[in-house]
Amino acid sequence: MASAATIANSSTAKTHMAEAPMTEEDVCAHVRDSVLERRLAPGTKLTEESLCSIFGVGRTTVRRAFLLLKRDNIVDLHRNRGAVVASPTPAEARDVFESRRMIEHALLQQAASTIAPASITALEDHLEQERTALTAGDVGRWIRLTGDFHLHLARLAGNRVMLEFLKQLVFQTSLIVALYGPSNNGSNCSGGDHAKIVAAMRDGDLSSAQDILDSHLREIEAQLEFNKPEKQNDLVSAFAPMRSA
Amino acid sequence: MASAATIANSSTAKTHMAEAPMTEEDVCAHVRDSVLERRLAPGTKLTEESLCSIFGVGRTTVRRAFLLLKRDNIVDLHRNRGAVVASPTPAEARDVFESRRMIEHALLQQAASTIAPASITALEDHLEQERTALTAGDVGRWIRLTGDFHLHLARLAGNRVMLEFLKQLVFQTSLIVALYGPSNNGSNCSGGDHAKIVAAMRDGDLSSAQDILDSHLREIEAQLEFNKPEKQNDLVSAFAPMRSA
DNA sequence: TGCAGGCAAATTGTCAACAATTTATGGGTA
DNA sequence: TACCCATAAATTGTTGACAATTTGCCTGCA
Repeated sequence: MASAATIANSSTAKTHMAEAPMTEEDVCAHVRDSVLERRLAPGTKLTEESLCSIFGVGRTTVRRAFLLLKRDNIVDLHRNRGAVVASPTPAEARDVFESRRMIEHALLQQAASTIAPASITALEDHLEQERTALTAGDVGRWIRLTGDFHLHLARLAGNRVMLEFLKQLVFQTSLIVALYGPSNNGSNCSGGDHAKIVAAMRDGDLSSAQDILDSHLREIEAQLEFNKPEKQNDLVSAFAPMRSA
Repeated sequence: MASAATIANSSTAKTHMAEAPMTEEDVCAHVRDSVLERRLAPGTKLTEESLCSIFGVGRTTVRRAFLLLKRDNIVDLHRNRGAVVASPTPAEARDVFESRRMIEHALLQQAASTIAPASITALEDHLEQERTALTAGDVGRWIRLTGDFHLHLARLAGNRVMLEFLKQLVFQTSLIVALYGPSNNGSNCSGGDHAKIVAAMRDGDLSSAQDILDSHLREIEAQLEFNKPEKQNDLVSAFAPMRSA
């Protein structure tokens, strides 16, 4: 145990740098990112000691992070039993996808009313990045980008509150797909749908964009199989390839 | 200081009862309720010592509660400066109301698809409770009920995730109205609108219900005045008339 | 072998003392 | 009076030790 491979400040080995200590938000961000890129599987036990040594922070910080992650349904906390990466139930999965359809439908409408040509260009750039990551075989990055696409759409609506809500749902979706997603392939957010949505938005065809987004989400949900075994991950390797917040 | 008037277990003075200690969720619930009923004004400083003695818990618990309340935008935390009841900016207020329109619009549609006669009856019961509280002059209870009405509607949609989101927005709304609401009267959620919504739902007229709900929220938002002084509350009295969670 | 009981190790929960920072107070001077 | 600076008080942040609980392991017995 206690592999002192701290991720924090891994580059500034022992210089005179200020060594800004990680906060609970930083730990949360790392865990969230690991969940998003499927390096942390649902059901994985997260001990305080592990995260302390991995991130080089005290128990207090890890403890606070757990509290916040629980609030976001990313971990489950059981008294005297510690933290476990959450395993959404099929019922919760249904609610998450239904919520995403409602929220993204509404956000698309809002975005369409004030969209600028530059925003369309930015979306097309994002599509290009998705393709690049996919052809390069960087699965983790590709998974992250497909999630970010939906957040990009949401940002166009200019509503911070809704954006935060959708963020939570994207993380939940990652857990759900990790649990119940099709194991044969890794493609659940097919790039084609994303491109079609951007095209519809560029043409000013809101209802088409909404329809495509809706069926896009329904399709992913339909591919879920609610009878699969769980996995377990190694913590250190799961957190290792992390970029700074 | 340190008025040892603990709210927790106020009835079981010193009996042999188990004296279940309050958890951070309990403290959160109390603060949220106080915000909801306008006994805690935005800008009020919440010191750890105060809440410790009021609720009879240790600093650890209060600290955890602060963290969760910050996550919900109910308090602001500044390092070394403690917790303050949040004061949403006009921009945030705009986002909150826009979010409520989006979310409640979608939830109403969802609810309409599977609504049962019994649910309508329950809604009408709620309307009656609102009227009773209003005529009885129990303003705190009435304010809470007007908020609960919207949550009742949301519950009909059967989506826990969206219900939680709306809960957060209702609390935010309470802060916003406390800050910028019309000071001349106390009526911002006029009972008439609520009754009209229920009537439309009973008649199976979804779009009417949606329209009324939409304009209902727009009306409240339009009444906001974004140039008012803040208030400050006494903590003990603010938390005193609390019912158990 | 299979299982119940109990001991030991590991993990989590709690608390109090101490450190760091901010806020309040009280002269002293222009 | 108004302002500034130094000191004191109050509040928040952190750490470590200790308590409570769970978990794994090992023995003993049927």
